[in-house]
Amino acid sequence: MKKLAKNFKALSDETRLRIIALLSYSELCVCDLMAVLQLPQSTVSRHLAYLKSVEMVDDRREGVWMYYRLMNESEFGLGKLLPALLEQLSAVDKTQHDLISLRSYLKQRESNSCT
Amino acid sequence: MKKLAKNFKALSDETRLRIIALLSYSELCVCDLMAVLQLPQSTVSRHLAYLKSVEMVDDRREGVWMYYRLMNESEFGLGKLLPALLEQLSAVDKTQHDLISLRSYLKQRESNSCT
DNA sequence: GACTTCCATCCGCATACACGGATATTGTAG
DNA sequence: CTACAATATCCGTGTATGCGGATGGAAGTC
Repeated sequence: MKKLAKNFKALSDETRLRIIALLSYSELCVCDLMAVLQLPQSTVSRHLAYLKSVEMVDDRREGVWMYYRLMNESEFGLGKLLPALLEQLSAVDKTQHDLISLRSYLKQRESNSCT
Repeated sequence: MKKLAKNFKALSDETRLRIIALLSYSELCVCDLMAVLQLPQSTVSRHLAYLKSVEMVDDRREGVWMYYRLMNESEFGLGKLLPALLEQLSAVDKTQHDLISLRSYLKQRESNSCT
């Protein structure tokens, strides 16, 4: 029960919800999220660590970059809640706005580097 | 999005999760919950106020008693998440234990008063 | 009105956690 | 080994919130 409460606490922060929505679109590294969310690196990194601790995201190192991805439904910390969560998230304006920023950012990234 | 985060915060507390599980079984008044959860009145009342503020429960006065009930899925603060939430809750030992306490308490209450 | 019961709210205290700059770590390139 | 980029973690600070005793309000009984 405590674990269940902690899992919900992970969803009780707006920044983390935004991160989840973005990761549901694509695997991303920290600097990607910094750029789209317009937040300092320590903030993004901390939230990602929290989400990883409750098994909602997983990471993978590729050189200097750490790529984060959303767990799939069977692994996800809150199991069957994931689809309903993503549905609720997608109904929010801010989510749509973030996704637009993400797509435009990814297009630009194709030519330039992360820096 | 902020509202969504606040709704999840309502679920990020163990006591509130226990209350939700109990209310999914039956409408209850504050003194019922105090007895089953073994918690002081101010604590129970405060959590109920929180759950009401995010439209997860509703109340109804009957004389001196305030009866609380769980919102149904269409009204519930997190909408379609409710069934999945109750399913996850019912899988927890503590929930089952609380429900047993509740049933035995309700049986006793049939003869005695709330006090 | 006086008294009781049930409940909501107030209060001070303690803890959790979000923030973001600063520092440490890890990996790559030269 | 040095230098740099990407990331993780440390740190002090401020705010949110849980706690539970104490107080006050609402409804019933006499």
